[in-house]
Amino acid sequence: MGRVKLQIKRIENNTNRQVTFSKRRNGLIKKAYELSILCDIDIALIMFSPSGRLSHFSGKKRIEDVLTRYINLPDHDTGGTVQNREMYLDSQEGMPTSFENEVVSWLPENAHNSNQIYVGSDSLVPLRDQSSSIYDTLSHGTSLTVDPHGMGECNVSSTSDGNLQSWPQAYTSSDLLSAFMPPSSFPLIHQGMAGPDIQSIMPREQVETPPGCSHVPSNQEVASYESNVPQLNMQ
Amino acid sequence: MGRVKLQIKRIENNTNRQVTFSKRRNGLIKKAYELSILCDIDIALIMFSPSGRLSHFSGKKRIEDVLTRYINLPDHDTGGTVQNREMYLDSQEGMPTSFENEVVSWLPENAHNSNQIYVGSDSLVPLRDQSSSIYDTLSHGTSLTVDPHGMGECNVSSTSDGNLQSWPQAYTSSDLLSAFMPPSSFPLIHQGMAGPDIQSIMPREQVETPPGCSHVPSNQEVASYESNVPQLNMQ
DNA sequence: AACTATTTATAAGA
DNA sequence: TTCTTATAAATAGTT
Repeated sequence: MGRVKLQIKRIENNTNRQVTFSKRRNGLIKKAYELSILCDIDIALIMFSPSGRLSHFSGKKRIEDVLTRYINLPDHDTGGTVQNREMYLDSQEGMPTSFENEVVSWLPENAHNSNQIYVGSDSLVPLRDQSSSIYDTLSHGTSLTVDPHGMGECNVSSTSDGNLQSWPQAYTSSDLLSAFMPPSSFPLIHQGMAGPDIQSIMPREQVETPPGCSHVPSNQEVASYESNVPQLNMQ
Repeated sequence: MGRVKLQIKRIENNTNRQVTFSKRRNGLIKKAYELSILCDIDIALIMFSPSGRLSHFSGKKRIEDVLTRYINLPDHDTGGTVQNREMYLDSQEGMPTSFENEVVSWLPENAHNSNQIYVGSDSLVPLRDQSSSIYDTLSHGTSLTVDPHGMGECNVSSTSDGNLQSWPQAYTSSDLLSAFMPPSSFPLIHQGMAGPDIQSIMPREQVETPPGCSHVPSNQEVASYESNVPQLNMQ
């Protein structure tokens, strides 16, 4: 999608890699958003920019809730390491692992993990699933909840990715971790975080000041950090 | 992207919703794959189909590793619930939370969670980060590791989503959970899983039998489960 | 940050 | 469901 057909391989130029990341990250988040709405599903997207910044997205449910649902899935294998993952298939006779024949030709030359597990309907995840409150307090970076059209809450947040600027924020993953183990069982590393970015993720109407999102800091001037999405004209 | 401009709102027709999910899920995974390669980043994508099946993707690193990196991030707030998430922003003066002004007009009317946190470079995540071995044994559903062009390992796996068929597999999330807490601390629910799907996620060359992926079950006949990706002509 | 030429992703339809 | 086709979108290279 561009002037030329880009080969899917690591972009060596640091600047270009970062620029491409910014563009595609926004596109990916948009796609994730649309999918979550169109199909009314739970989705969680986590990615670390080339500079190490975290970007994540989730639909109506918070990412922690989706991860919880994922973690609490009934089917998890206790295989070996990544390098030995293939063995899982071997040990699973009768399992339709034949993706090969259908293949899409994309995914030229790299690692790819894709999985799908039937979790039944929605009641199959008993433990701290979707509406779990265990992780309600965990959030990475900035975030804001908006309810554009009253459909549901819209959480948009992002941190600067292009210009690395540290922010006075310092959250801890203790909340999330505590959900999986006794509090303070693991040492937590704290680090400063960056600013917002994917504002573009909001409905056009919400652009300036999301209706349903009241707590939008007015320090938007700082927004110059990474408004990658160049005015996408959506729906 | 289609004959008509689709409004981003829940598709009420169950069949259409499932079909759209299948198509867009593949597209989203492809995009995630490309981003992971082009920008050489860690990425994790988790989604539950309308029928409740899990689909997930991650690049070179296993999804568990990415989640671990995410969980071990230095910046996590210990705020309140999702509904109160906005307060985080308020309590974070000087933080560039101004996504509003840049906004992309997409994300018409729904929930959206996007975040980015500066994690420094790559060494900022001390605990079981990327190459962690703690979660090496955890995997949802089927998965296969392929190394198309020797660049890196490619993990492709998916389960049926369109036709719900239970598979004799039954993994447990004990591995992942054990990483966060003492083993067996949480009750685990086990459930049968489905078949493959996103085979399309493999490099064209890998379509039939991924070179680097040796353990690909030959019961590909079953593959008819969900080859959604209609022969994408990729890179 | 914006602007186009192209490449992609897909909504419908077959 | 699987493939095809007309269009809407995404985005690489520029400016």
